[in-house]
Amino acid sequence: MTIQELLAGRAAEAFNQLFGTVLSPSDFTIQRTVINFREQGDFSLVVFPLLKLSKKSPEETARLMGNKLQEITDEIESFSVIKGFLNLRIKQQFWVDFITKKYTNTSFGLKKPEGGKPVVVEFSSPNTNKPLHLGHIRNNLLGFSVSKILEANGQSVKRVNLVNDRGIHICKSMLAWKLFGNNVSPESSGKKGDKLVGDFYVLFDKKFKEECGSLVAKGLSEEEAGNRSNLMSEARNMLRKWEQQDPETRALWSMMNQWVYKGFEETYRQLGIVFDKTYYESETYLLGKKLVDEGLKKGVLFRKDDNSIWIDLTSEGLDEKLLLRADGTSVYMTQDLGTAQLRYDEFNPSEMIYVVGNEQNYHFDVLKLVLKKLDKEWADHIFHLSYGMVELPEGKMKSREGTVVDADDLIEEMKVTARQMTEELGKIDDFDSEEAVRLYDTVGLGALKYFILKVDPKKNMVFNPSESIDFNGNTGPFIQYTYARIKSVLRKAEGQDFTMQGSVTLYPKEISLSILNYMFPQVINDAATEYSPSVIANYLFELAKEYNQFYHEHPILKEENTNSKDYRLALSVLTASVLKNGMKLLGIEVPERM
RNA sequence: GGCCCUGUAGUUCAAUGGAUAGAACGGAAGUUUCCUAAACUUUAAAUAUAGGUUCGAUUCCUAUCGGGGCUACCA
Repeated sequence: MTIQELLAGRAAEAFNQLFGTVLSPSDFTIQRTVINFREQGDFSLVVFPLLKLSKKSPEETARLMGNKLQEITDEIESFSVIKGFLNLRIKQQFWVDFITKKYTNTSFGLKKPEGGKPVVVEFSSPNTNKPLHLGHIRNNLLGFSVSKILEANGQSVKRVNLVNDRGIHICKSMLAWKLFGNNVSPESSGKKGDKLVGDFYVLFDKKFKEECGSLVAKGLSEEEAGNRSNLMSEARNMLRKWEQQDPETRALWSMMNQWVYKGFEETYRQLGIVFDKTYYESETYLLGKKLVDEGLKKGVLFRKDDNSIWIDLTSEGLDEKLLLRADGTSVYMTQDLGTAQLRYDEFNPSEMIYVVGNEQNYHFDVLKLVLKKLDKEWADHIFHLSYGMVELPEGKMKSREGTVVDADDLIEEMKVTARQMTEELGKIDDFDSEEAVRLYDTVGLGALKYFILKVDPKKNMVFNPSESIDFNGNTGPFIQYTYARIKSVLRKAEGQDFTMQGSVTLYPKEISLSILNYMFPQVINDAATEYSPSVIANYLFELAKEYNQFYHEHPILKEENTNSKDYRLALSVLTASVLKNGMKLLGIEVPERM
């Protein structure tokens, strides 16, 4: 239980005794006293919402509550009333006891998964025709971090990936390889598999444009040129062959996809991401037709004259939506319906989270509505974790202009920057080379991950590589650095066998640092309900900053009073533990020294 | 056109309907060398506009104006 929950419970009790009305603790807003009134108290109860029931003025209500609380509890030192705010000062002994109890617990704030119904988190979902880029990085980091946060709340989680490995776009790169590839492979070219395939996709586009250009020069319109293009019709032909299970086409498809997977695997490894299960659209794209039949029988769907099947969502403010083409083949929506059902049957989840970019908001609105109309009660437990685009300081990434930032290149660049900065300062001259490389990885990736995760997912954001790796400011390296520094302090204090003593006189600063005691579990909780790692990221920064201030005012190793030194060391242990656990929830490592 | 998201210091980000809108980077001034990439203190600087609901609005509602996205028998 957090201190806030405890106080809310006490407040409910006090209110009941005073006014004879039974309210639940959640009816009481207990907040951290705002900084300017910290002299008045540690926590504040907002009494405005209670006035209708108390039938007294704000001041009077607050005063009565304050008296009653002090009477019936033993946590409160004193209180003051300012307008409708009842400021409560918590007894110092309470803090000390609280910290004493917690500081040896290194998994502070985290729970073990309890089993029960899992939450399925789908993320990443790449196409096999091009390598991962900066946008995918945001997706992967969000999905992975959200899954970690849910686990820290005791939730069991299934991480799933749905690979888009079929379709006309895949055929384009296959065709380009067949026509212009000269049997090149990742081994023979030394290129990463996903890059190689991506290059052929680009090559197809280039050749296709050339062909169209020459057709237009002969007097065709652009649309006609597109339709008359040999390349495009060959690609379509290839897709048909693929669907007819043509062995040669399938073999080529399979070979090139394997190249890509090997490349993806490497990128995932770099990012520290793993999945419990990977689905392939080639295996799931025919699903969903059963659901369409079901819908037809129920009269939820209708058939047009050309035999295509639709759902009418105009009464919900959306459009009519196609679910099956006239020739009976399915579309994206159809297979997503099927995949959702498959996943539901397979995991019996309490919730299904889809980490997908916000350009698909409409798609997911429709998906949920259709499922609801099919009487799938679990449609309400589908959550689209929608996130915004990542832009660069120079502007938007555009594949046409070649400004797409490749994931691997970016990761490499971050590591190189970390190395350069470290070498310039000569901070780790005593590290062996293996240790040093590990540090560069940790810092480079930490910078990247933190910078992306600290932003509210639904907002578009600007990623600035050089700013992200700054060792000052709201950055990953700053937090890593703070952690390493605490560890260094603790190493030097080792052998002194410190313990917490109740007699310590606390300084206001130290009390404010100790907010971590009630806030960390709360923060994880909030982050889980909002599916937002940014909550945790920003909290960790606040904590690290506060520790630095604290350290500046109370240089621990120079402290001569044993009691207060012990207290501060214990606080350092606790802070380090929260920083480490918190960063873990973001998928970020912290170095023991740097 | 319709639908969805979004608009906060110069910039990048915060703020369950609560007190005087917080930080960081950058700018200006100063203190210090404490363990580690310096730190600390002070300072200037923002809620797009107009209404509404409320004891109280950055937050909720309406309109207007900006930015982004969706509006495929592509996935």
